[in-house]
Amino acid sequence: MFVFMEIIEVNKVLANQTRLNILHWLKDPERHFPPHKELGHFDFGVCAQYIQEKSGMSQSTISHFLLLLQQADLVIPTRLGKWTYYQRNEETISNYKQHLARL
Amino acid sequence: MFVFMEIIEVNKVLANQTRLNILHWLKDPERHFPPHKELGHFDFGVCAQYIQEKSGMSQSTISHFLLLLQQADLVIPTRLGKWTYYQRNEETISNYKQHLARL
DNA sequence: GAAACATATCGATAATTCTAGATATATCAT
DNA sequence: ATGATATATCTAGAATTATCGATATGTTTC
Repeated sequence: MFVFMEIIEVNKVLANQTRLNILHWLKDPERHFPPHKELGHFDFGVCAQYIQEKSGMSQSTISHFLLLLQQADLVIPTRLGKWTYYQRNEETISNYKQHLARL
Repeated sequence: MFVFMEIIEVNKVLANQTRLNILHWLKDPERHFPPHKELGHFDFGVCAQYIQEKSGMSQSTISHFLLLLQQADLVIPTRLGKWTYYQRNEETISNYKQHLARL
């Protein structure tokens, strides 16, 4: 029954269109974002700015959304210089799916 | 991307502890509820009263929750006399899981 | 048809979530 | 140090959700 609490927490986070989109976009950065000028790769995911621009929402909102995703352990942030890159946490996502599968 | 809207709709409904519990309880009525005195079976699911009593929440709240579950197509209501029985809609639930699996 | 019962709907308040603008912080370049 | 840039945090109002009590509706029984 503890597992349920995790499901609820994730469901709350993923009950929002933009946050669900973000998680989806991060699955295939090459497809959804321009290349990182400095890094040249997406090994740490995508920088917050690109996510914000693609979403069309305000910077503060996206920063907040990324925090929510992070608190639910759905994404892993990596700070490099002034940029913060976000990548999916496949382990949590996979656990979530497995738990839901038993519903 | 339309599929996402369905996921969001279901996630909203299942971001609530009680509603998630209800769906879980309905998976195995024998385990979670006393037998129906009149019917003697759970072929149509479980009557709203039993669900309400088990949940510990008010009658109006549970009636409302059951409506939300119904609107998301997660349960199927059957009215028999003064009772309304609710059973899981396994098709929708299965679809939901499959869609999420692609996330 | 009146009483009893199960469920549904209405109305209202409290709590939470959504979202943005303003501001703060951290980092880089000059 | 200063200015520019990326991100984070604070504050706040609007919108939505959670939940209940009261009332209405539908059904059965007498």
